[in-house]
Amino acid sequence: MPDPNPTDRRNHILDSAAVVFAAKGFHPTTIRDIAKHAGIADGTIYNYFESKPALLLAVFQRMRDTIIQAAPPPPPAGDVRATLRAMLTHPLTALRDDNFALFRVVVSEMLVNAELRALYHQHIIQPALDGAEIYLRQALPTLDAARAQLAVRAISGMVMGLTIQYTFDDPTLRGQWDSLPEHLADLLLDGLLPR
Amino acid sequence: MPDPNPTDRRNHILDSAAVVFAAKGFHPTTIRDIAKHAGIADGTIYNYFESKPALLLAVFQRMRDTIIQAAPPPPPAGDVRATLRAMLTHPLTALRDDNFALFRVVVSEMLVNAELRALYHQHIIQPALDGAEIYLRQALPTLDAARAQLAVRAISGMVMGLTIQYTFDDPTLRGQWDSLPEHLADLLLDGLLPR
DNA sequence: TCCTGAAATGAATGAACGTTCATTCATTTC
DNA sequence: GAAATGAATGAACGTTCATTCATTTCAGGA
Repeated sequence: MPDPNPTDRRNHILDSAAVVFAAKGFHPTTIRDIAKHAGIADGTIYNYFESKPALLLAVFQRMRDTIIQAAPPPPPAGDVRATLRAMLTHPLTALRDDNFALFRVVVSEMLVNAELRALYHQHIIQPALDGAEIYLRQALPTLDAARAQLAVRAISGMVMGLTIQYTFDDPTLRGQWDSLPEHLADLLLDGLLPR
Repeated sequence: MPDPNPTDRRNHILDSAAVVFAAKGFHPTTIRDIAKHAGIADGTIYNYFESKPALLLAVFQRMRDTIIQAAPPPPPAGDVRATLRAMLTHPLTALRDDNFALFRVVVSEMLVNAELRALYHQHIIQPALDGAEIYLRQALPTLDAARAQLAVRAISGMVMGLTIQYTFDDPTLRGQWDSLPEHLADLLLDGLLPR
C-alpha cells in the first residue's frame, strides 16, 4: 500500500486508528490491530507517532478540528431561541454517528488520563464555554453574568451527558434526537412552570 | 490482617479495591496493588472474585447500594421547587468527594465496556429516570408526558455532564457546587427569559 | 496431641503487547 | 548505472500482569 506522500500516509494511519479505536476502545486495541487495518507494518506507525497515547491524541485533535471547521456561523443576533438552538444543534449532531464511538473512547480515556483531560478542557470545553457565554449574553442582554456562566455550564454539561446517554440505546432519546435541540431550547428559555 | 469472617474479608478487599481503583484507574492498577493495599496475598482475591473486571463490578455495585441507601425521602408533594432541588442535590453531593474519583473510573470503563454499561443503565440510569419522572409529574401535574420524559433526561444528563466537568477544576463550578441544585432548579423551572 | 480440610499464600506461568532496530529495497541523485 | 538515502518492514525483546496451583497454615474436632 505505498503512497509515499508523508502527509497522506499519516492521515491514512489516523483513519485506521480512528476506526479501530472507535470499535474496540483504547486499551484493547493494539498497535498491530491498527497496522493491520492500515495495511502497513507495526514499526511504520512509530515513524509518524511517538507512542500509542500520542496516536489517540492525534486522532482526537483531528476530530476536534473537523468538528470546529464544520461549525455553522452564528445566527442573526437578537433571536435568542435561534441562538440557543444553534448552540445545541452543532455538538449534538456532530457527536452522533461517525464521531460518536470515537467520542466515547476519547471521553473514557480523558476521565482517567490527566494529560488528555487538560487538552480536552483547553481545546474543547473552555472555548465552547467562552463562545457560548458571549453568544448568550449578546442574544439575551437581560441575563446577568453569574446566571450566564451557570447557564452555559449547565447547557454544555447537558450536551455531554445526553451524548453519553445516547449510548444506552434509550428509545426515548434515540427517537427524538433530531428534535432535541428545539425542545431543549424551549425548556431552557421558558422553563417547566407554565407561563 | 486476618479476620477469617468471609463477609468481612470480602468487604475489606472491596475497600482496598475502591481506594486503589479510584487513585489509579482501572487498567493501571494491578491485582498486586490491591492485594498489597489490603495486606493479603494476590491469590486470596481470587477466592472472592472471579476476575479483575468482576472486582470493579462489585465495587461499583457496592457504591450504587451505598448511594441509593443514602437517598433522602421524597419531599412533601406539591412543592415543585423543593422536589427538583432534592432530585439534584442527592446525586450532585453523593458523587462529589469520596465517591468522585471512583465515579470517574466507573464511567470511564462503562463507556467502553458493554457489560458494565448495561448494568449501569439498568441499576442507575433507568431507575433514576423512572423515579424522577414520577416525582416530577406528581409535583407538576400540568406537565405532559412527552415533556416530562424529555425533562428528566435533560436533567440527568446535566447531572452527569456537570459531574464530569467538575473534574476539570473549573473554578466557577468548584466554587458554586453547593448552591448548584438551587440555581439549577430555578433555571429549569423559570427558564432564562424574563417572566 | 493429632488429624483434617478449608483458606491463604506467593512463586511460577505464560500470554500479551508496546516498542526497537538490523535489514531490505524502491527511489533519487549525480 | 552506481551510490546514497531513508522509509518500511516485521521478527525479536523485555516487561508487565492476570491467573494458577502446589504448598503451608491453622482452627477446631476427635
